Amino acid sequence: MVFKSEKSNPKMKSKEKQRKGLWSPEEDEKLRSHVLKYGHGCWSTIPIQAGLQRNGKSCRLRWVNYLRPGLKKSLFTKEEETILLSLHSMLGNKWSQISKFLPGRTDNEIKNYWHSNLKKGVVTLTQHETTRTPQTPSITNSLEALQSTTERSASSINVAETFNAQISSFSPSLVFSDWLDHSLLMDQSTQKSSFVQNLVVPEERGFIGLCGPCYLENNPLPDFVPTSDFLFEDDTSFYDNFLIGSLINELRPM
DNA sequence: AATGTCAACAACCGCCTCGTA
DNA sequence: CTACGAGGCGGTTGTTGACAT
Repeated sequence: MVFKSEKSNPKMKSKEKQRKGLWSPEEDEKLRSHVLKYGHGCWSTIPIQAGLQRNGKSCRLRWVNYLRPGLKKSLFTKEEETILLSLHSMLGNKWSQISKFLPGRTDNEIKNYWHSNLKKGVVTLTQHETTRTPQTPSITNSLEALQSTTERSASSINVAETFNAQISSFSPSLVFSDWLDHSLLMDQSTQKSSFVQNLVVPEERGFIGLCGPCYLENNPLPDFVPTSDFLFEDDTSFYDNFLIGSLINELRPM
């Protein structure tokens, strides 16, 4: 199989064996089994080790957007659409950041969905605002706690207020990770990360959490996809901390 | 049945950031 | 400080399939 771009791109001369275009099932299987078995320490070496005639970037993209465990293959739900609209109004085209709020969705998928559906204005925020529900106490408490106990910049607080206003339009329990019961959380008391298993939050309690997918190397529990977005670190984004705070407050024993 | 059009989505490209030597 | 490579991100293009004519 020879792709058009392989002929026209002079840069490809030195890498004539590299394939482009759609991935075959065989290639998918090679990449999947290799990454699941050995992880992906260095993407540039993956194609060599896995016996693929692709470049590292292509492998990474294929894994992240298609092969990675935990990805949703279903259509976007109304709730996801609402979240996407709200976040896009705040963050703009920051697809990777938006994807963190939509577990199982990739930035590429979100970007495509935006361009093919929402950009047309079929659904607008205004429409959704008519269905706003009262803000959940947990979210309010989390935000207040966060604001009072941390030294946030003024701009961050403003962003928080905006986000707080926007998030009140969400229905309860709409952002819930499929794999939350196996999520990697940072223990606030010890400041050490630990796997939290078997956490079950009844849907009727309703909360908004964050669980962006992140495949960890040396995963101690290989049958699920943990997340690194719960880490409380200085460089963690405000949104992360805000939502993590909400999440952990909800998960604390009553 | 053949062809054209369009939407959805997969994948590529170029640029940027960050870590490292 | 600089150069370089790897990874990540967002914009864009290419491919495919469904539907209309």
